[in-house]
Amino acid sequence: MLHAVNDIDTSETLTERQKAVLDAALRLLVEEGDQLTMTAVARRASCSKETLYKWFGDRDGLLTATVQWQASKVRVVPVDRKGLDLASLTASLERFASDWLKVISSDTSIALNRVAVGHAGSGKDDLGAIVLENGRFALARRLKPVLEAGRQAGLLEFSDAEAAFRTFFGLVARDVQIRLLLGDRLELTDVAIGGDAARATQQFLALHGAKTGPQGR
Amino acid sequence: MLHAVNDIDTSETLTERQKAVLDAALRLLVEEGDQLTMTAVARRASCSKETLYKWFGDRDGLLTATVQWQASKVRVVPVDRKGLDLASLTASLERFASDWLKVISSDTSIALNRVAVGHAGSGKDDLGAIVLENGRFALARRLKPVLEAGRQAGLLEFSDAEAAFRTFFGLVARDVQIRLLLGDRLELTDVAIGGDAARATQQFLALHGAKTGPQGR
DNA sequence: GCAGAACCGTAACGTACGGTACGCCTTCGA
DNA sequence: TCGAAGGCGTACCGTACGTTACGGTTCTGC
Repeated sequence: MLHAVNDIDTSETLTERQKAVLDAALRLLVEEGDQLTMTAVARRASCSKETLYKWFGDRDGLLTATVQWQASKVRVVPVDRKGLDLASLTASLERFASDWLKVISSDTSIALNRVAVGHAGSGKDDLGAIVLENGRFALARRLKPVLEAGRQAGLLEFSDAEAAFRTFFGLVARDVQIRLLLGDRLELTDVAIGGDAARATQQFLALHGAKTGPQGR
Repeated sequence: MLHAVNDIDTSETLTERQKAVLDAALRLLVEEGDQLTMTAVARRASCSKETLYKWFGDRDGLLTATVQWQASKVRVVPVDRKGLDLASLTASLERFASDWLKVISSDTSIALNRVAVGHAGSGKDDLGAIVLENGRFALARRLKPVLEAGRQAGLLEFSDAEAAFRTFFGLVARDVQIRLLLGDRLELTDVAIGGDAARATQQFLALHGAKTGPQGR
């Protein structure tokens, strides 16, 4: 029903002014959560409510556009595919883990996920699908080629890339996202994130790393 | 700030009628998400709004009582601590994993987590803390003794029980909860849950199982 | 310069819903 | 039998907010 076309096309067809308005809405969303009002957005963005309605249709349209606008901003650089030895593969995985932890612990991500979760309950729009598509699924799309390359280089062993990804995902995220979404304080400093990324990577390699070296199996 | 006293004391001081009202509210919460109205609850429970306000104070009080009421219902049986060999430890872990997957994929849990996540945004009550306390933290309290017993029996190796628990948690839950909360369909049949529980348990044992057998380290 | 569009600021409208008040019925103890 | 309490149903109030309307101002093409 949902899940259709909301992947990778926004940020075009948006004027600078509209982007500025969406940025204001985004900041407001982070500050106030889902109970932001159209009046507040208009005031913050210094525009009229009439303009908001003309551009975005209604409140849900504004919310959707805001989520898509944020999603379009995090388009990341593709990883360099020169990762052929264990060291660079490890570094890539740690980088992914660290980036992902930074994302899910950011105020913006938490606010966006909160409103998307809330809207998924009374499913009239596809905010949840958008967030999922630009979060978890985008991460899978970017990580899987790395895993496949690692397998072809003889560094990783797995039969199903999707399953391997989900294992990595679980080892990285653990209970962090749900705790943050539920309001648990959980100070994630950069060094803590780095440590977690390294731990998760080592655990993943312990599970799916190829058994090399003299000891055979 | 939160996290104080909302653990393990409800379902006393509630009359049967009040429990019936909370059950009605719970059903409504599952059906309609967070936008349930006091009028709807009153109608569903065949009671007057005045009674709702007398009993629960205000809407947030009703929501809190509903969440606590549901939490009080899932008080589980403690696991038998006879788990001294690898087979019974494995069975216990699989049981935990399977139970947890069943919980987080249930309609009730999804609805409750959704409303708690929504309220954590505009944090005026501690719904998130209650859900967390009766979900993820309750699981940790029940699982850690099993892990410790496994370590003392020489079956597991880890230095930090909390860290070991979080690893297990990540291996079990992976991306399931966030996907469900965001509205992703994700059919979890009983056999799929059983398979996931077994896989997560094997992965956990691969990471933290004691290296026994002839091959030394 | 000027007509028209786009847009800002704000006032106004309609409605949904949280919260309160009140009339009536049932129960129960004296 | 009666009066008080508890509770149901419903009407009512106040307010917040989504949505629309409108007058005034700036921008743009000719």
